Amino acid sequence: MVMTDEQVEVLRKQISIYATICEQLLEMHHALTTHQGSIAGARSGGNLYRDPPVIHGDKKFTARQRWQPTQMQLHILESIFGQGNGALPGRQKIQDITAELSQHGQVAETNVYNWFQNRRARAKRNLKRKQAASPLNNAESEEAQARAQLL
Amino acid sequence: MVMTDEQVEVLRKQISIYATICEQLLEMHHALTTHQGSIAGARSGGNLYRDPPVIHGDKKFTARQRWQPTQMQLHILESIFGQGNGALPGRQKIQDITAELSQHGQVAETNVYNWFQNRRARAKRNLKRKQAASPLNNAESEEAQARAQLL
DNA sequence: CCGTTATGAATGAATG
DNA sequence: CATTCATTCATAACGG
Repeated sequence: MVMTDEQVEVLRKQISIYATICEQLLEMHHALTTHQGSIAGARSGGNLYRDPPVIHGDKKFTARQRWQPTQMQLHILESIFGQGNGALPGRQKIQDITAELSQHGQVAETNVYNWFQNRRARAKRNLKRKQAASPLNNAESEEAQARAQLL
Repeated sequence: MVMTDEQVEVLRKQISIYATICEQLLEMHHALTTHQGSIAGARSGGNLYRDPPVIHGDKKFTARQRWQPTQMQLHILESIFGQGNGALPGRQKIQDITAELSQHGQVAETNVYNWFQNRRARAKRNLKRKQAASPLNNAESEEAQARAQLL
């Protein structure tokens, strides 16, 4: 059997659409079954937390805000990160840092937590990036692949 | 470009998985008409572009290595989690659940086990998700606060 | 405007 | 269980 790239692409798109349709059906279903708090119509058909799939008739709900560290906060964060030499702050430490950052703008512990997580991960990845594109292919996966899932 | 039989097989699987999901949706509908099954409020934190078709132009057709629960599976898991009131299922229970989930896509016991572990841990830690006790900055837009119950 | 980049957030899996 | 890591998604910022 032979397929051209275009054909494969079409298939791929069809599958994507299929996925979208299924999800929307699911959400519609939820909306119908969770009939109870129907007053909350403000939610207007489902979950707002992510992009309305393909059929976005209204972009009003796409607006999602997210924490934006101020310069000052960032400075403090970087400073702490540097001092700790990229160390992982514990629960208590997180609270302290959050408290300090609060003096320079709104911030939640979650934000701080996430920030350190990402900061760390990216510092590491950047380092790897400098190691050039190692030819490791997918051979590095050892037995972790043993239970690899197809989907 | 030529697709190997293996590649075609993967594609076929994907399609069949979505077909299954649709079937399940139908079943759910049917079940709901006789069962006043209370499906726990889904959280749908999942990502939209679920497993963007496993297609990879090359021979490097390695599917993703990380399990990605389908909407249906997630739905079931959340439901069970809710019913058990957050309790961790035992070995036997895990197997049962895995079996059920298998009808909606590939899944291993390990996945289920991990899922419950994580779900529980994160429900507990729950770094202020419930309520925007501390609404993030911006005093201007109120409706933008719609992101309240994202989990 | 539109594509790219940087990064907050979510989450499966691994480790102690 | 508690923590940590790794990967991925979504999007604010930015350059053209």
